[in-house]
Amino acid sequence: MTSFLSTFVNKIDSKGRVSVPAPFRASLTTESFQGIIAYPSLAEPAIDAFGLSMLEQLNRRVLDKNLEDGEFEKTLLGRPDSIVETIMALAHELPFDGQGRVILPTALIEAAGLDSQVAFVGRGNRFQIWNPSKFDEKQNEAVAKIRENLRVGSS
Amino acid sequence: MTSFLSTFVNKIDSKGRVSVPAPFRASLTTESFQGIIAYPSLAEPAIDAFGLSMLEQLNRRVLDKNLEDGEFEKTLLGRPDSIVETIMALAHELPFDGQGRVILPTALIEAAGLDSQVAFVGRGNRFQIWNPSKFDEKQNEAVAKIRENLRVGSS
DNA sequence: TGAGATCCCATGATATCCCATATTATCCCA
DNA sequence: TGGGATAATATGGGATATCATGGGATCTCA
Repeated sequence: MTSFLSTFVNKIDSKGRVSVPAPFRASLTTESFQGIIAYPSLAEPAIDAFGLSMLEQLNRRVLDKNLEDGEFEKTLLGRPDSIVETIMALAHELPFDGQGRVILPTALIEAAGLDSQVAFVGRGNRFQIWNPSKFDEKQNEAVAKIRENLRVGSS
Repeated sequence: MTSFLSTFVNKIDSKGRVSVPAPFRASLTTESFQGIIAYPSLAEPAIDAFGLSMLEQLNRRVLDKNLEDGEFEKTLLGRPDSIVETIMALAHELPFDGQGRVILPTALIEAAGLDSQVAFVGRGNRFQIWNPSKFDEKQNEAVAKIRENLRVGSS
């Protein structure tokens, strides 16, 4: 089971390259495609990413579901608003170079509001790429919310 | 069933290394990853920790639930405020060295207010890492509270 | 031919490995 | 049961490998 853990902050160099953290790369060594699939998050100012096999798994699910429902027409016709199909169009295949770096396309850099530093954020099945300061805010809010729930729940 | 018992106090050396108590390591020998998963407690000034299998269990639960619900879109979109995802970002994979030590990242040291000495506290399914003096306070309070409740309840 | 991408090598910082040692706990036999 | 022998554990420090990063050279494709 691939699993992305922890948060790592790396630099984007003058050529637009950024090292994918070694532990994340280690989770992807068994992938047939040596690199990452990345697309702008539809929920947050961040980039969502994972290995190719996760993408294939999701695609297979869509196909299976359509076939189960006897609606295999959908496989050909699609639904314009389908989340999976929308994301397929937004996604980029980013290969590792010899040192385990990727080049982030400008579309992704803009979507996440990235600067010279980027935070790689483990989310278990996938990971995200954030502007570090934006992520700090987000994380602080999330932690505060969880703490609030803990206090209410335990009283 | 892995089980963590008792409290042990060890030193952090000049390289930031600290020995995980042998009895705790013994509870983790069956783990595929030889080390611990650690993240700042969301409820207390301490570090929460356990073996990788516990984390994978959490992770699998999230993915399975999304897929069962036919909501594999959630795997793509994420749920930003989910507790599990927040913990994934905060968690660190800390491998044992040849002597059964781990290196505590500065983020965890600060979160728990650690000094030169740390207390490993068994909590059954997981364990915690505390500043020994803070843990003493906490423990005294907890014991006092339980005794108080017992007196009230029995009168 | 020119811009961007890829490959290759270099480097400093950090983490990892390996060996050594003191202290404590355990064993074993008288 | 006592006490010396033995093993396990926590700790320390030098050597080595890995990682993130930088930059020159080569390649590719329009």
